[in-house]
Amino acid sequence: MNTPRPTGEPPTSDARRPTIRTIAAAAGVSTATVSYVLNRRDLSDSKITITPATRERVIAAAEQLGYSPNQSARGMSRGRTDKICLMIEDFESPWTQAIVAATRRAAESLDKTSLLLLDRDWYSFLSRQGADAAVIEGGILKADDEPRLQQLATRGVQLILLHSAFEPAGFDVIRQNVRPAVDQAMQELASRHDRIGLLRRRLGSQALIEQAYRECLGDDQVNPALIRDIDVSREQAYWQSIDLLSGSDRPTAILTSNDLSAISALQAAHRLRIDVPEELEIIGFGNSPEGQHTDPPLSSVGVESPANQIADLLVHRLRGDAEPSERLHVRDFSLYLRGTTR
Amino acid sequence: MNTPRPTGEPPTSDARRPTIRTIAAAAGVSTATVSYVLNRRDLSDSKITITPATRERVIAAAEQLGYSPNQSARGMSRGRTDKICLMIEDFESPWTQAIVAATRRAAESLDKTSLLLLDRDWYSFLSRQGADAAVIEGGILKADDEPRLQQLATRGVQLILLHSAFEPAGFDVIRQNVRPAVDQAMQELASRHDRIGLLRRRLGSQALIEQAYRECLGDDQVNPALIRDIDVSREQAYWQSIDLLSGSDRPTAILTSNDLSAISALQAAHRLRIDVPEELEIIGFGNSPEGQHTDPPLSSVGVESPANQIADLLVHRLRGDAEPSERLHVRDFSLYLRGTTR
DNA sequence: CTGAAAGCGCTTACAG
DNA sequence: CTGAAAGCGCTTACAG
Repeated sequence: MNTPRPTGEPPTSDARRPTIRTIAAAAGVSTATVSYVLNRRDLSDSKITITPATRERVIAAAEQLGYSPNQSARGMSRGRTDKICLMIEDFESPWTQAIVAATRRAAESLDKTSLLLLDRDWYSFLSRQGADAAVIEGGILKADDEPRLQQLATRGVQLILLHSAFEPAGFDVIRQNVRPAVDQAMQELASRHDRIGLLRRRLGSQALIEQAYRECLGDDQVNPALIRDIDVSREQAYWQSIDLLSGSDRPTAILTSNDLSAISALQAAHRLRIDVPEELEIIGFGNSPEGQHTDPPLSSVGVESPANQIADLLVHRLRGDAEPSERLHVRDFSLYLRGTTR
Repeated sequence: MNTPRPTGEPPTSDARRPTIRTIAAAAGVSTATVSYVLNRRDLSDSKITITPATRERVIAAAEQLGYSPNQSARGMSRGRTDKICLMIEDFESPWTQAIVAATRRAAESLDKTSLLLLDRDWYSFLSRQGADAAVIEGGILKADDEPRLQQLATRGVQLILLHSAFEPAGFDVIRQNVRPAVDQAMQELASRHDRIGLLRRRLGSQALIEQAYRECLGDDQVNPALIRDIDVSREQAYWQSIDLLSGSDRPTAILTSNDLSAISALQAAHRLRIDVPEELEIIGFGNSPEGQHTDPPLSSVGVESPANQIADLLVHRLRGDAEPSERLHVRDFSLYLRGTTR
């Protein structure tokens, strides 16, 4: 027996949602026939033949009763959830926007639904609710998560990680080769400037910026007064920039951990009437679309279109293509010099 | 029979994910006992008693095998999905960020998972995949969606709509009473200015801004040269503002359809060395957090904390409280005068 | 104190 | 050409 719900529960006392059985009864056929018709299996599988009249009746009944299949039940018998899930750390970054768009595109072309997990417990979600595939941003993973990832992979979840350290193990890893381009950016600035500011964030790959900064200058040459910590918010970065640029011994160049803060720095410079790039050069990180439309356009370290690769990979993996047999995908970052550098 | 998957499918050939039966076998008990222990039913329901030793054995087995319950199966027998879903139109708006945060908070306190739907087919998702509750932003609804909403509501999905027109019908509607405050903003500007610019967006409640603008001025007084269309992107709004503010007959005040574009307008003014508020007053819409940290802080029409109400309502509805028996929730917008007005 | 069994709503191999 | 039946992995009333 089932129907009795635990007391105090939300009234899932549905106005009896129609099931495949309701449809079968209404159309005067078996549930198998309904399933075949609704999944078009009679059209694709020559072993199954349904008369057009029966088809019609089933379709009409389904329509009339407002039937839609219960995906939980479907998933259970097919072993597939038709969900693609995205797990990211920072909702605001343009990087993220691109990944969201790519995931959605891929899902649509595969006729699956795409979701963004809001809470942070990606493992619990994937192992309980399930998904056909998941794209996971490195920031939310910890070093000891690898067994969990492997487990999900062996259980059939197609996993794409954006991560700098994990090795592929049944899942794909997209690794960004960031350092050479950041080093190049830093050398570019160091060749012309003594006082180089740093807007620093210590999250994920953004931490590499600080490393490059320190290594290029040499640890003893690093002036803490030129370093500011930033977080997700634009305002915070703006005020940090105002602060950094207000002193008489202000930096004449700034390297930042992301484009968002670079844009804030640019706005701060405008506000303080500091000419960019003549009195201040700025290099961001991420090569985001928004940075290409600032005034002047932002110089930045990044890649051209970060997300297409993800979309393509998703589609291949979910179609079961053998194609990219390699599971590790390294992408080299480049330095894009635009208007905020000379 | 089940196991055979359709050919060409992703290898859901899981490394045999452990089921409740695996655990039962390992612990030498029945599946019922496993279910009771794992759901703590033996602790809450006095009719069910399990010996501590049995408990231990079950828990140990579950842990050791890395068991996690299949939510599809769970949902099917319990008639609950433990998912709260958010469906929004515009990812970038600060409004949205607040709603996301509120939904996540509510879900956490209810021990449910919270998701954001990326594709736009909310109805298909809710009727197929199911959810215990959904928050739907008005922008994605069409006028003829009402029967769908009712249907979902009668099937037990707790629905919270942010919408200006729908009447509650088994679901909650949060309605924003926007016009009085926008009218007030417009009168404020009109009392001091002849040339008032409009950054216009025609989406959802943002369209009300233009209505207020036109009605206050009178249709014959509207100068199309002072109106610019904006979209989601900050850059676009920035360039539109530069354009609007560059002529010699530029406006001396601007009303905008959202805070994002107001901030862009402010940046454009900085760039063009136009003093705000002395040479240009700006009023935004949304009263977003970011606007309160600009330089000077943005005057805006909106509400204090848009999202708490949503979170509270979600919690009440999902706990089955009778409490807010009223299904229509009207919130009055206010005009917040800050630094971008005199 | 514990287990066998029915049921949630689907899919599909197989037998008519 | 169509249907009865098993199975997906859970939950739970009920009988021991």
